[in-house]
Amino acid sequence: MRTRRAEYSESTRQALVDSAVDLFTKRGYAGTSLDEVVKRARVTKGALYHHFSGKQALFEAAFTQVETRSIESLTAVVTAEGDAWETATAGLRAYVRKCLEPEYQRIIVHEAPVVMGWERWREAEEHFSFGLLRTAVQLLVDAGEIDELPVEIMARLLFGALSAGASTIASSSDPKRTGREVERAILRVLEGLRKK
Amino acid sequence: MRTRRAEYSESTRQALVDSAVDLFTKRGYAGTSLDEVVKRARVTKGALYHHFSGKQALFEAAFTQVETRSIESLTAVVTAEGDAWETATAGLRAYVRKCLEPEYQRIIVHEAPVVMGWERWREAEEHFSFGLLRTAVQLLVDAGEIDELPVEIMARLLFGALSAGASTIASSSDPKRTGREVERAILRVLEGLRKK
DNA sequence: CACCGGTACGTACCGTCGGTATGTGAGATA
DNA sequence: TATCTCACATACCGACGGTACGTACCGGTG
Repeated sequence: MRTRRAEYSESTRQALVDSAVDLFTKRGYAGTSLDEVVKRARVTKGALYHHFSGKQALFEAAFTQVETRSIESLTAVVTAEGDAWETATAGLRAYVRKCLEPEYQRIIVHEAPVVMGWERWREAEEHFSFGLLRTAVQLLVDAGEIDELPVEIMARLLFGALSAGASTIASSSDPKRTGREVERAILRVLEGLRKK
Repeated sequence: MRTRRAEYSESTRQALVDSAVDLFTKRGYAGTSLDEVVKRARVTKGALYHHFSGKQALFEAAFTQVETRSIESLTAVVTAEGDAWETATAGLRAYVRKCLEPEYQRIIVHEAPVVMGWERWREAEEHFSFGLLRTAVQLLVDAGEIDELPVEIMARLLFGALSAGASTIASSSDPKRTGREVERAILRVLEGLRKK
């Protein structure tokens, strides 16, 4: 049953997460104080500690929100019908674009592995971007487009390359041009894996 | 002239850096307190703040020490005479092994980009591992081994892939096996870029 | 050798921040 | 309407990064 109190509560929680995403993106995890988070959300630390067990948990909530919203747009691209190769490359391009959004870049790519610990980050990513990427690679193998190889490993390498590529674009003086170059380079790598 | 005071001072500084490398490796940047660092070095915070402007500066000193010591062994491999292809692949293997050392993995690969900021990290890496990798890629292009392509970009992608590969190995339940798989996968990627 | 200046620290302290304990009032329940 | 409960607010604590200041000792000078 949907009571009024539950709505208020959910709204408060959402405000906290939104505030957290915003500040973590701008100033990073260590540079963000909880006092500031609650101030922006127009609540107090009491509210924060009622909804979350601490700063780490708040970060994970922010992480989940950014990932959940990201995965929606990406899934649409990757699950589209049609040629496997076309689908996969479209997915790559979509992911690179996603990595360029400040929230994704800062929270998911840069901060999360350190804040959550690489192990925990890896585990969480199974259900999000990385899981999607691995699925895409698996599809290519199944479709016979690329050589037989350990999908898990290759997906890891690609994931790392994509993240590095996105960071390069983001800090470039000419993002447009760098973006095209990164895209071409990644496609070139994939072409290299393609069966003749 | 090498005075006694200068030697004592240098020794103190070195003890601080060693202590910092050790603790940053075990507990990460945020998880390491300066009180603990100075305790291990058997000095006080006064000494620390005499030698370094703050925690960040201490981290950069630790970063530089780990990188400087790493670069020596790697340079030997990459500057060896002989076939460019052989040299490059040997360099890749050497780098992956280096990434498996806890100090390198934690401080250089995982923490540094967040603690120093990606921009500053990128700048520092120019003189260390990344600079070496780019040189290796450039050599392959010059030797006509791989296709013409933006060396900078390709080096970035490879760097990301290698880091991800190393992290995967490090957290694997069977590092030996995963290590071989990662090596093979990376060589496969490089083979794909090779001219026919 | 006496003196002095500066370097290389040690000590005491401050502000900030993550986290906790407890109070409280609005809304659900009977 | 009385009570209970939950969703916060308030007040406070300890840890930690950083600063201000005191001091001992080394090295040069007359």
